Amino acid sequence: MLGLIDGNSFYCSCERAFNPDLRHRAVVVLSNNDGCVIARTNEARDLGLKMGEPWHLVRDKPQYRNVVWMSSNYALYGDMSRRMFEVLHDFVPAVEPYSIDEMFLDFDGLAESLPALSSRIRETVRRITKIPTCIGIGPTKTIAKLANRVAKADRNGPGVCDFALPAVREAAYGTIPVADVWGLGPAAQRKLKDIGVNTVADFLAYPADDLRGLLTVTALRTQHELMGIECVSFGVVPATRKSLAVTRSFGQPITTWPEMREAVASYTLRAVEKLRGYGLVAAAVQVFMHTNRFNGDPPYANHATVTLEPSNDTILLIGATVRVAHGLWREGFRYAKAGVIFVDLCEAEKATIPFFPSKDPARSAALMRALDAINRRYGRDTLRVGGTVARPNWSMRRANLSPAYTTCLEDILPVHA
DNA sequence: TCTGGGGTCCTAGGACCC
DNA sequence: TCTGGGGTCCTAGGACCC
Repeated sequence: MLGLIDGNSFYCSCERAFNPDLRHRAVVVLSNNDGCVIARTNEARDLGLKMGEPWHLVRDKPQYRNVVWMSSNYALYGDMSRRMFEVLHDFVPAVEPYSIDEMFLDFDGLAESLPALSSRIRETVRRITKIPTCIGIGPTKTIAKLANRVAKADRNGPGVCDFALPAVREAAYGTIPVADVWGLGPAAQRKLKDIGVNTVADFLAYPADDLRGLLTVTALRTQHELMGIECVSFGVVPATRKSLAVTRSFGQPITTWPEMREAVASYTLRAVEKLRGYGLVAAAVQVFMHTNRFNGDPPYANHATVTLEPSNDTILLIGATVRVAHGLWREGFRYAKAGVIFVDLCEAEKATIPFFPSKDPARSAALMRALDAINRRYGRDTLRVGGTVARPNWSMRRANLSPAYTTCLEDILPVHA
């Protein structure tokens, strides 16, 4: 049996954990550049605020006058996620992180009743991390996700929904909209609605052969999962990741090539840091840039991919991405966003070294190790690479950023006793 | 003034081959 | 008039997730 735990309004709850003034208030957390609403408390939801809503278009509405908005603070949320993970490890044999605020729990071999155990887990997570959660229980991931959703919808309920027994969940399926199912997105929902499939029960009653024609094999797997047949297994060690990206909108539009070069070089610097952090090398890189698609600026969007000798050398890769970016650059546009995406990743030890590498691999590795060690010890950006900039004027807006309460010594809360 | 970022998987269609 | 058949591999784009 599996569980799925997830943090309620996770980013908002992280902010509340360190700022009691936010309790019982409508709070939203905004995306990078203070752009869209990406998390909202129930109070904010009740005012009508929607996920993904551009904040600047709605913030001045009178009903939102008292909404507290925060810039996203991923250093904080990532650390809170890690704490939650550690608490869970004390209760169950295995935890599989799914996203920053969701973790699958392996309940196999536990003697205690699962709803009772789940309640204890919730209380402990709440006490130690201050994060409120809900837990769904089911034989497959899709059922556990659905149960979690049911638990969350019942705001004054126990915070736990147990779909372990077929009879229990099948009784509920008739009243749950198919839109609540993990893996059936807007496109699938439209098609299903057209043929009269509205509830989970309808979806299960729909013949598998027809479903395969209407949607794809993933929908077929989802149907099996909802019947209790496991198709998405727990704890399968994922092969090395397939891609790795750093992409950002600019705080203000970029109009000159030197600035764009700076931005692409800086994004590449971050991306290669991640790459080395995972012990990977990249054999291809994609670069893109585009103008603002919403504000009526003359549109331009382009991207290009090049293959490389497998590498995680910052200097070499910056050279490559800047060359690609230069090929994409067109004078006269107001660029809103650019990004660097590494694809064709493989583990550094297993990488094929070209017969004539453009850099001595041993020297490159030693230099990168030194770079990483210095930045780990003395802080990010202590040592940079030529052409990159730490605090440029195109960097993103984060006007309401909370302190790094848990990851930066200067930001730790003082306690007066 | 102002509209996120980072992933995975699947499929259709083109290139290529015999 | 009249232009095969069947396979593999790769890639771009769509759909989905949080």
